[in-house]
Amino acid sequence: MELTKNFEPKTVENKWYKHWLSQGYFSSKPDGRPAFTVVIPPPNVTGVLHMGHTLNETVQDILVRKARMSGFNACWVPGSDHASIATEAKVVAMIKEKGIDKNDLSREEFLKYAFEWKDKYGGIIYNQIERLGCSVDWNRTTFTMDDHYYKAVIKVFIDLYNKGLIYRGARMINWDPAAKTALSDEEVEYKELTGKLYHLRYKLDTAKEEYISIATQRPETIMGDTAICVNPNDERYAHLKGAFAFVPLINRRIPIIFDEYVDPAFGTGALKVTPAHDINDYNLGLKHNLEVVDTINEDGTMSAAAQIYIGEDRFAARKKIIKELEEKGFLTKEEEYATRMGYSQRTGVVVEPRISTQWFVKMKELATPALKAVVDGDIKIHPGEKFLATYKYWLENVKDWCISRQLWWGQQIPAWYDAEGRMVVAETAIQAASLKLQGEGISDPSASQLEACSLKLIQDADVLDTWFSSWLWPMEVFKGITEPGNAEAKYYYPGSVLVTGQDIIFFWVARMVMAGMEYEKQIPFKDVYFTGMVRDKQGRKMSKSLGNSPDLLDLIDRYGADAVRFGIMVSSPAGNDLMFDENSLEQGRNFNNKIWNALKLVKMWEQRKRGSEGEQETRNDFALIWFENRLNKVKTEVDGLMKQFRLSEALKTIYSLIWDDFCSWYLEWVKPGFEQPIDASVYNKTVIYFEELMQLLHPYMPFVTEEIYHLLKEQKDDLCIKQFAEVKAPDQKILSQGELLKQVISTIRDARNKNQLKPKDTITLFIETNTKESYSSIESILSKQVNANEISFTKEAIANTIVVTVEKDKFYISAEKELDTSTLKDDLLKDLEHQKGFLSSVEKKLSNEKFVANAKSEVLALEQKKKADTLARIKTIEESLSSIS
RNA sequence: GGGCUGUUAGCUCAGUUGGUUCAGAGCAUCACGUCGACAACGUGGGGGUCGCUGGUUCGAGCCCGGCACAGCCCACCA
Repeated sequence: MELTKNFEPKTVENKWYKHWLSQGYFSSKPDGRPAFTVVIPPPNVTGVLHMGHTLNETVQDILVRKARMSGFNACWVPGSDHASIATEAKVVAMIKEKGIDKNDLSREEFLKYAFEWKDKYGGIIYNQIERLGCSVDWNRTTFTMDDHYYKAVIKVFIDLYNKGLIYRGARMINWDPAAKTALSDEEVEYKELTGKLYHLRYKLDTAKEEYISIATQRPETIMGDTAICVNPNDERYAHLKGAFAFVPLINRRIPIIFDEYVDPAFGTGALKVTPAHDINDYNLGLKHNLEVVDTINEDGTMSAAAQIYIGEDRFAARKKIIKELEEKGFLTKEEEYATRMGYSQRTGVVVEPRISTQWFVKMKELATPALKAVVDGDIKIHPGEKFLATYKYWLENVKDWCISRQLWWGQQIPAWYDAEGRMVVAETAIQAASLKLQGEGISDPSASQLEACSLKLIQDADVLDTWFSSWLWPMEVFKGITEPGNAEAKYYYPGSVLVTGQDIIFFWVARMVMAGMEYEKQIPFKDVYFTGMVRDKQGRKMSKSLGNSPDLLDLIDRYGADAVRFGIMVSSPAGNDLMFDENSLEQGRNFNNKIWNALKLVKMWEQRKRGSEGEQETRNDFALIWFENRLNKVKTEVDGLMKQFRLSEALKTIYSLIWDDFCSWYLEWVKPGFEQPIDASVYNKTVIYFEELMQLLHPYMPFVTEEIYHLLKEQKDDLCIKQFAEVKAPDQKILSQGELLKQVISTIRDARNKNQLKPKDTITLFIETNTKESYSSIESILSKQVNANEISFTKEAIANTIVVTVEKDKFYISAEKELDTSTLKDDLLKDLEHQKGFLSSVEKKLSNEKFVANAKSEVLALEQKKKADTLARIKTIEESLSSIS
């Protein structure tokens, strides 16, 4: 069969993915093997995978494939998240384009659109996961709004409510005026910026024309002022006890109050108190029993209570109010001010602190076991300690979690209200009615009574925060909540490793631990691997708005999935941000081709096999033995690195093994001459090594490796599930001999290069050595690699040759060409100087009494050996120099 | 304001308990090369005072203190 010039990923990828699926390699059922469970961080159902996902999924696939090939029953559960706010926003925008206003739709009608939308676009991410080669168990695909999942969320809500861990109440929360819903604290992102501080003077209600000045960033909220607060120790305002002032523009009369909270040194030392629109003011208001005047509507416009600029947007109103205040002489000063503002994570608008009745989870009690699990080391966070402190701090200072959202897309809160506003929490209206009747003393109501009662109940309109469903993910994907203790949940839970972005450590990771500890009394996963943020070349975060996030499918089309996986992994040290550069994808593509070309070379030999399996020729023995040992050494290294989640380094190690050791050295060493035959034993070993290399690389680059595995020879199995064999310990002596051989070859090549010897020019090589026997096994390789037509051994210098030294041995290169020995001499002199410097540093150490007294014996012995070796080497170099001149 | 992390070659990063001259890898760069796998390549080379500064030690890229710069997280000072 004719092999193409370069590796062509497209057809290969599709072919193998289909094959793996048809063989059921990715689908997992509990059995006698240990489970290796990974649950995918479910991406937004209507989103697309960005580079951050690509990194995440690749890492997971590498771990899962490696486990699958190492005796584990690997189970990787895919799925998606309904992402309530994000998705609802998209659906609202979509129907708006059709000319439909969400407000004109019933809840049911809206949800119909939402599900249609989900069915239409929900497949995109699954397709991307597939194209990337992810070995997920598609039979287990879970969506956070699946029926069982929905039930699980409701069940947990009711349970926590009954345990007193969920409550409903009016609190100051973060309000998103664009989405018109409450947000949790975690959904607010703060940005530093330069704002303006306005100094306003309020007229005092005293006999004289007197004013008190305050400073504010938000003049549009003055209509909600219900007090002015000063520090009781501030002498400037001591005379104002019991005094009142008038709010500018609307002339509301408000009291001057006194509280230590106010910093006399800041601004004017007087603070306007607006309990409805600032968390601090709210707390002050509670303490001093102040009136709350809410001047902003849920959509961010001024309310009727504001009295002026009613219906205008808060920011437009601000401008106008500033102008009016200025015209009327209330604005006394304007200054620049460094501040930070909260933005909604989803809609990007400035968040409005707002008092509102919402549902909350009490976090303190849930946080304690979750904290312990990590502090005790039951859950290990990678990399290292970097995120441990963050995790700890958050849990130690955790605040209650606002879980209600004023949306329709999500799990509707199972609370039911009667006409009087009395509330019952239950899964269905009937159950709610039953509870309500029980409360009224009717313990055994008739069906019709229940029915009648239930019809009068109205369910809470709000849905739950998306993360209130996501935190059950590791359990409910195996129905661990809806069918507690079922066989699958027992087998697969807790998961092995969670791979996710560090940005959702609070949103998701910490809460999953809480839920796991609460409902399984067990951690949800043993290891957490945090990937870094993917940035562009300039170090900017990849985002849609910047348009700097490449399209994954486009990248796969252009470079191939393996190359994309390679590119993102090779530049991705654990936990560090990675600068995404297509350059590294190119490197991946080149790597594919390199392997492909090695395959072509080996296939060329297939027809030229000579002899039978048992027959051996001494010529290439060393290459075979050396590579086998080299392979064993790297396998051990890679295993160690992967256990520590140092995946990038493991990949680099494999890369170098294949490119350098296998292609550049080994294949050259065993390569037969032009149109010469190759020993069958050498050929067969080479194929085996190649297979093992492909196996080692397979978790990282599944497609190209599987393809080559099958092209190498007829196979009975697939690489995808081929189990790793036990690794043998490498022979250190063989390895060092290999290193020596490489060094000799490089040194001689360098000398050839410097003397302008063309590759075609043959040389005669004379070796002066005390260990002639060590060359017997590598002589033929050496002569081939340096293009020597003859190698002989000598006991003295050979005149008119190029001389180089490696360790204690000297090599005389004789060529037909006229030689220029000056550069060679320079090199030797440089080396000599270098060796002498080294010698003096070693001698200095050895003559230092304290070193001799304190250093460990092996260190001392090493230094002595160094000294002896260096002396010998200096002698060799000096002799070489004298033979030149 | 509190906390965390980083600073090593032009770029992106390794550097395991301090001990070979330990200063590394990949990419980029330069020279030479189209020889029957591979120019998406081969062979070879050049390139860094390990942010600065004190200290501990026989010995520091690595340990400790201080400083500078960068990034991230957290925090109710208008």
